[in-house]
Amino acid sequence: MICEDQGAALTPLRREVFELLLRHDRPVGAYELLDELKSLRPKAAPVTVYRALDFLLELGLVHKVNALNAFSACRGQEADHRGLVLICRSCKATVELEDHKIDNTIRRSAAELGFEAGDEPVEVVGTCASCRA
Amino acid sequence: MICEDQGAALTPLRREVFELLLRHDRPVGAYELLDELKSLRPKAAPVTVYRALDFLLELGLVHKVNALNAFSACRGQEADHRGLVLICRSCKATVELEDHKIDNTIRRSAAELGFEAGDEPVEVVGTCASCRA
DNA sequence: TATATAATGTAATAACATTACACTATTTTA
DNA sequence: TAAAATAGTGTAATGTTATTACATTATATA
Ligand SMILES: [Zn+2]
Ligand SMILES: [Zn+2]
Ligand SMILES: [Zn+2]
Ligand SMILES: [Zn+2]
Repeated sequence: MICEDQGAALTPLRREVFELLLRHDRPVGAYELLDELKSLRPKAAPVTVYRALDFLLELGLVHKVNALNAFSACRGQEADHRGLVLICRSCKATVELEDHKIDNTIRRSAAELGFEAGDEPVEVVGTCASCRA
Repeated sequence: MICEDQGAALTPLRREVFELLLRHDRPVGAYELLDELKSLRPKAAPVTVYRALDFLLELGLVHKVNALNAFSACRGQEADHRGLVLICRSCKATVELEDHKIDNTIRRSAAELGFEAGDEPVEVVGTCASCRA
């Protein structure tokens, strides 16, 4: 999903946080982001970043990568997409995968157990090509 | 996987931590576990729990649930299984799902991108049946 | 303009996890 | 068995990630 205004509330602060994320091709921790944000906004505190991230997560512009305790700008093709994110345990690189077939299979299996899968990307931890080489 | 000795190093401390986990039917945070462990072992500190957990994770007796920053005794049927874990965002209940078909599908799709999926369960966050009712 | 709502500032603290080093128990080897 | 090596645990401190509470400022609405 390309950076685009989703409505009224994409304030300068929130946009700044989002743009910082876009500059990275890997998930970034909140405190690393905070350090970067401070050069723009010396008053920034942890909660500044977390609030902006909450907003961006809500909109689906950003994903939280639980396996890394980090956040990444959504790189998917479709707005509000579902799918998988592959995470290299070694170099922390991630790739987003929008595979409706896998997604549907997972959702159906979950549904058989009375479980309704949410929209957050499903995380798959492993090793990327360059780290295996 | 039922609780069973996997070799020499399942010490009393490690067994205690594992048995505490088995008493819960949901993932438990390390500090919650620490509180419980302290009634058996007043000297226990955070690192005590984390070291025991590292050992149990290594053996595959325990899974870390990244989405909850918590740990659960493995409830799977097969030793060293792969699979999915469904996590209710509302009540934090989890269900383990050993579905080779889904697992293989995920692994193949990852492999197409040069990515080798690891053995950790794939986490699916959603809402369980009772929380939807 | 007055009021309400949304956003941000500021400070403190909570929750999760690791490092470093000392000490003890167990295993290995001489 | 004694010495040495390895594995496990104790103890203290610290690092990292995330939230709460309340004050202030900006924006929207009446
Ligand atoms: Zn995405
Ligand atoms: Zn890699
Ligand atoms: Zn399991
Ligand atoms: Zn539930």
